[in-house]
Amino acid sequence: MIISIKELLNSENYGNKVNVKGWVRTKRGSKNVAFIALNDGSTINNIQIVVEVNEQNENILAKIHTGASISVDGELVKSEGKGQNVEINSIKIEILGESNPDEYPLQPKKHSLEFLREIAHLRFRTNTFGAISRIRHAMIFAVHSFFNERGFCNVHTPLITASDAEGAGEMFRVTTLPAKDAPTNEEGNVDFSNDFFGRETNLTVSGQLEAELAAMALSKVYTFGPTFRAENSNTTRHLAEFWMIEPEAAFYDINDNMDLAEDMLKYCVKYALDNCKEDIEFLSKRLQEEEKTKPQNERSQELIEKLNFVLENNFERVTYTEAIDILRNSKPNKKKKFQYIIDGWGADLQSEHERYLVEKHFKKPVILIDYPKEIKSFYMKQNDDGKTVRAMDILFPGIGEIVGGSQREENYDKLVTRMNEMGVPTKDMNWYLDTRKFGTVPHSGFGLGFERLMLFVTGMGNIRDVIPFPRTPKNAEF
RNA sequence: UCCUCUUUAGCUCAGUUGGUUAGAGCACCUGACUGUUAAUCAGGGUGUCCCAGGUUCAAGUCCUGGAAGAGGAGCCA
Repeated sequence: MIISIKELLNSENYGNKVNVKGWVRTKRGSKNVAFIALNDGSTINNIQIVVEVNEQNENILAKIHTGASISVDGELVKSEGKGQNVEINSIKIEILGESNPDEYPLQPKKHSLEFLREIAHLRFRTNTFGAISRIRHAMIFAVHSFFNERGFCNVHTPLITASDAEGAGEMFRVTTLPAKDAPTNEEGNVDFSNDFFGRETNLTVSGQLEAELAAMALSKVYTFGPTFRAENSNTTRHLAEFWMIEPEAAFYDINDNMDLAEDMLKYCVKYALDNCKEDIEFLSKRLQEEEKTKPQNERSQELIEKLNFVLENNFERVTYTEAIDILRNSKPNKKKKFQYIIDGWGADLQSEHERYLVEKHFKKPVILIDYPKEIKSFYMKQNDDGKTVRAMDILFPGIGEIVGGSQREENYDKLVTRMNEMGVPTKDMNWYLDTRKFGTVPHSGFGLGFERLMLFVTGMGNIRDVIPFPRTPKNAEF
């Protein structure tokens, strides 16, 4: 039976004979005794292997370097040194895989995140990415657990789609047609009738529309899957391939929707604090060392404090119109410090405005509702004022928009009118419109970018560092 | 896509007004040390100065173009 290092470190069965396997982080030594810090990814902590140097193991020890994999039979003992409670006195040590120190790029020291991105196949082996990977797993689990506890049914929506009506962004085409000399029709356009699906298909930008179909029977559903956007976005908050959580619930109005989103975010944050303590503490320390280089006033809140703060405070719910008033009367607006000055109603809010509301004015997460209909999607429920729709965006400090959602327009005629106004082709969308034709009900939903949640929980600054193999413009390695 | 910055050893970076043979710390190798905690101490320099042109007696340094990376903006989750 293989015992993980996590279990061994929590064990007090001193004197037990154990076998431990893992990867060497560091080896230190003198003439007579060597110390190996061994990690197997089960925890951020290493177990110390103590090796008495003798003629039999001298050669083996010489081949053990950072990155090598070894198997150790030994005795679990109380540590004689400081820094750890438990360690293993090696009896027999076996090299599973050597690691040439001249070629292995990871050293027992800090590397820049940019460098580690270039060696994403090895960065799992660092403390930082080990911690992030374990937290990512915990967050995936927490999401499913949250919805399961509330009676939501997980639905797998398609990744390949022929619908392009979502309007959420540029799409990646899926085709088996040759890239060179693709067949064309009479108008000179690519003829997709001979393509695999007999029509033009793309990777999905959202599972929302299909989730709505399911919600019209199962009441409460959610999707949690990959999403693809071919936008040429080069920021710390965007990926071309990311994972999105999209609940959709029948009979939920915008307030139920906001409650759901806020509960969910808090549930996940609490789950992380309760279950990933050591990893979060490590990331917090790492972050604070990085912050030391910044001037005092630019330093951000300590990670655990920041997470607790979100748990303990209700998100501020503000209408778009109120937000515009606040911004119009704000100091940076009056002193023309904003790059985009707010002078009237109707403009979309820029990042600087969102940041002002969250970080300066309310100093906590903000939910903005009732946006002008012109700047939002066709499927959002229109308010009685004729100007606004029941949209909600949740804004988080340092991240911006983490959730975007709305109550959906359930009235067939209003929806069709709005689609026509916005140039959304209704003829390809009969399957969607049928939900409003047969037994339509008020319903709501939202989209949560999983990696943005990860950014918040880990405190990392770049979205490319919270997903194992980031896909961004000009980068699809590994 | 736009704006700004960056690119020098395996990694992090220094390199002055253009001027000998391009430097430091860490990693690595060798040696010392009976318990170390990213061990310590002594010795050893490993290079397509991102690429292609240009200016110049002379370019890591200046100019033009390109590539890659980062930060910000837009788009959004």
